[in-house]
Amino acid sequence: MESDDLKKAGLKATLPRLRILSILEQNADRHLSAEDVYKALIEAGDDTGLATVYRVLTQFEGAGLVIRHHFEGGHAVFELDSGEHHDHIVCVDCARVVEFIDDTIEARQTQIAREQGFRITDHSLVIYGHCTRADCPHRDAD
Amino acid sequence: MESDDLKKAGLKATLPRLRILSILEQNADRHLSAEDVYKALIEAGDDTGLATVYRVLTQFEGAGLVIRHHFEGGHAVFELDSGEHHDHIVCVDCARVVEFIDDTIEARQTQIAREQGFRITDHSLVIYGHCTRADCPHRDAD
DNA sequence: AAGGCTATTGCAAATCATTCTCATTTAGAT
DNA sequence: ATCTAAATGAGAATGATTTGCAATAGCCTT
Repeated sequence: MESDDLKKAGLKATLPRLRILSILEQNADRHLSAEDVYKALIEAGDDTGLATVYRVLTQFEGAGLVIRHHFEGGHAVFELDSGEHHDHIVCVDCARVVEFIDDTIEARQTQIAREQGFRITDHSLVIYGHCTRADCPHRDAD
Repeated sequence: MESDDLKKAGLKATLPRLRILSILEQNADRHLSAEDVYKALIEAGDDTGLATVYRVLTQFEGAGLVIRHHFEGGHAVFELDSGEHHDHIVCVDCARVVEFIDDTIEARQTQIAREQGFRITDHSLVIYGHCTRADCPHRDAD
């Protein structure tokens, strides 16, 4: 039971929150939109409202449980915050996401920010490309 | 008169397009949202519709004149396409933008994408931080 | 275990950013 | 000056997200 995780984050362990957390855990290998989470809830037989999904995801973000990303496409996606910072490679065809960390890049960023007179608070690096998985519905053309 | 720029890009040199292009040029040091451009037009005394601003910006993007970015915040921002690729440092207080290119980072990205089996098509690196300009309305706390 | 107080939820209406429809206007060719 | 297709303006439509409010469910106290 992960209700302790919620308590620790300062949130009441309500049913919708537990279920949404569970869905995020089951899909740790991808990024879900609020709509995705909502559909997963419906499929699982829960009649949680879409508004609640948005509210809970926003609370989770505030509590540091999830991270919200604004990739291309007009809607935000969420992932559990594993605690370790990482960057992303997103397949433009199947939306699959690969996470990576590169110390060289991290170091250069810090350096560049300093050179430009910025006190860095955050950064976001997303590489877009075509993945090579057999089940990826990519068109062979570019 | 920059109507030639538009013609070259395959677009009719209409008044709204010329004016929007002009606004983008005057604000080359920042990224403007469609709303920002619209407000600038209104202030300049032009009664161009917001829908036209969106249409024109999208056309400019298609013609390679501007680049659309999806930074945090739920709305797209635009900048003139200088031709050379670059990454960004954005001040979270005043929204001023500094552009930079770092060959080390570029090279690592290409390498990482290859290692992960991706054919890279694009990438986006944004560093967020507090700038140190005197006219930046930052709160001293973090 | 029961009661109550407050945070949370569900639903619908509201908002925001962006796109679309369509009647009217305009750039550019004749 | 005229014509025609493309472009524009205003507002309706759309999709994502937020908010208002009454009903409900955690959690604390008894």
